[in-house]
Amino acid sequence: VTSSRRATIADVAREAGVSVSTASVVFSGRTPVSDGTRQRVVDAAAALGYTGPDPRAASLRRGRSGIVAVAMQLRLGDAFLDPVMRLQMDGLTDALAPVGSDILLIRHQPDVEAVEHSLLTTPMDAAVFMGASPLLREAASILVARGIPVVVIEGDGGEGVVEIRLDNRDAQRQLARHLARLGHERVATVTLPRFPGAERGWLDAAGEAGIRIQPARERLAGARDVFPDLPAFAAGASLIDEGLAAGRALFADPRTRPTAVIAQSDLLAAGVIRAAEDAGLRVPHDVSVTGFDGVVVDGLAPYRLTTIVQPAADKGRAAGEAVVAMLGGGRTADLLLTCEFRDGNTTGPPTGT
Amino acid sequence: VTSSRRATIADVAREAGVSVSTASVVFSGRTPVSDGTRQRVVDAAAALGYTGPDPRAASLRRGRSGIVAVAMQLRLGDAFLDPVMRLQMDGLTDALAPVGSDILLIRHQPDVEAVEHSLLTTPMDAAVFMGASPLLREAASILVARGIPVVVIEGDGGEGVVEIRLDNRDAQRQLARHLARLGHERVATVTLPRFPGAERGWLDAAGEAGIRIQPARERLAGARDVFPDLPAFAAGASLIDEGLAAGRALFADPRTRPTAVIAQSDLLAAGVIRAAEDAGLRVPHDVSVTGFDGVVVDGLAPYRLTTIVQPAADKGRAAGEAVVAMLGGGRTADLLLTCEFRDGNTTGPPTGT
DNA sequence: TTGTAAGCGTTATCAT
DNA sequence: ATGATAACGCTTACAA
Repeated sequence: VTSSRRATIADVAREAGVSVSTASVVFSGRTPVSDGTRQRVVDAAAALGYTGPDPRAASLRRGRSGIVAVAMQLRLGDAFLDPVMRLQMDGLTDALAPVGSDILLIRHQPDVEAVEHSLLTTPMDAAVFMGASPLLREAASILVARGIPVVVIEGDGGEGVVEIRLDNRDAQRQLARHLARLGHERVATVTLPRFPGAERGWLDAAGEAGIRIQPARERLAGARDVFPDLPAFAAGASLIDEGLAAGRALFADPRTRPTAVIAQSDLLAAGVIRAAEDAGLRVPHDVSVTGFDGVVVDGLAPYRLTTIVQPAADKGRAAGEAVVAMLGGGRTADLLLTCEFRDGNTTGPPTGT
Repeated sequence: VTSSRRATIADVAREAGVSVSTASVVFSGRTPVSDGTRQRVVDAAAALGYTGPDPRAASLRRGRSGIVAVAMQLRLGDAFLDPVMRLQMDGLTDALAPVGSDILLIRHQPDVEAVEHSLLTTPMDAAVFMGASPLLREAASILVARGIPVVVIEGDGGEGVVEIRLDNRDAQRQLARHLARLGHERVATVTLPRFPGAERGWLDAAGEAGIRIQPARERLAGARDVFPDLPAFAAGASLIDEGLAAGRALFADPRTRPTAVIAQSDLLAAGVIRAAEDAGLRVPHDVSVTGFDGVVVDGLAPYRLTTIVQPAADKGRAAGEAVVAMLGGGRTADLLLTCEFRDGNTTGPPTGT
């Protein structure tokens, strides 16, 4: 049997001498079929080189593609450099496993248009935004209008979007209080980037107003709750090297250097600690450093960061569960997850230098 | 206009008083349309809450979904822990960007069946296997039979599958020769896992026969080309901690300890170096260590690994380019990429201890 | 520039 | 247990 076009289920049915619907049912297994019939269909399929239903046609008919899109801010390699992101993805895949959905990564932002195009053009059953920028709200609202469930993790959703949030502000405030109780007054903070790809540098009022990353904004607010005037240096990414660069800036002038540094991520904190060491400062004797995330930072020993442990995998899992629930027709409420303080050996009372 | 079902392009066409094809063309922009007509269609769409063509229907009709599936061996979070994997993904996305395809991650292996199901059920235009195990060859061949381009990076493809390979054996042999020239005779190797999730431990003949990861097999062969009897310890993953554990095993007995260790990845090498330090051995004075990959390993300073630099991003890019070419109807040949030796300060002549 | 018409390959419903 | 039939929503020759 040589034909130019690929065999379809209709061909198989004809070859097997059954109806199309029967052949279909053999492959989907959604209805009992007699053994004899099944065998004839299977044989016919083998003879024709038919390897099963075309997913495109099936998804049109079913109205489901088994695809959940994940949109993130950075290019893949950079995004996955972040341990928190990796944990979130793991949580998400875990939650999605029961329904068998796969994850489609919406390509990083060359420009917003490309992302929107993907978002509106991909056959997805649901979408998860990891830290959606306001720029993508329009795309999100279109998805919602189409009846596609949208969940956003730590980002500004919109009407009809389920939000998974973290108590960033409270958590950061806790850490700041810890420093205040220890007696620190000259405290500075190293923030996450203001937006993906932003340059690092000191934040002035205008810069702060332009912070488009929700966790950065909220954590800064939490630190300010305790130290209203604390200077903020924005890193260019959540990386050890960026923390190092930020630390150099903070420790540049011995007379104004802070006695404590609040870093918005553990990776940044690790970099700040290194900068301190490079500047001849001991941690925590000369300078205290706090992190955020509670992840394992390679090579940080013998330090154990005083930090905030966030339930990163749970955020992803919650997003996945929300998706599953909505796909099942249920409604889902926003969710607020909470962090936990963890004391380490990188903070201590200030020494009157 | 309140209707229970979502508006389709037919509704829009009717409302705008044009034919369906005209309405379609307004959205796809593949044919000139007069301004007046376009406006009427756009208005009608707005009035009906129509937000553009359904991707499922479009992909059935077009025969393209804009999706390239990537199958990998580990769960996402673990896979992306590997810098080489991250670089590969970046190269792949770069190469795919021009055609606008997005990447779908086939969910990690709970069991092979689930992976196969995803592979056969997802509306993909092409598939890229990152290190395909023999287990997935059947799925690959079905995809090929369906006319879907399949590319495998450092794995055992099959008929009709394009392979992107690395000169692992040559490269590893180069490093081994380097050690031989320095005068080493008691050399051991730390290999990548035999298969995803394998336990770490010494490799006996049976164990070696069961190596299902192509790079592990080839690099071991390369080392054996120079040191036929070298003992091999398989790590449980390509991680610093695993290298550390392996190193402990290697350095356990002072009388039999090797004077040089060939690690199959930089991460493993970093761990081995740490184990050496813990055992009171100086690198390279007491023991030489070589890596593989040529990636930046955080916290390895002041060491600069003597290693092999592999073109990781290029592997991904090559895979992407192969996909694009095949999608464009072209044929593509297998590709062999080559590595480059890089001398560092972690190898030196053995000291007659 | 616009319209006509013929599918794309399935699956779900409802009979039989 | 099996079959007939009607969608699913869109795109693209081709014709007008």
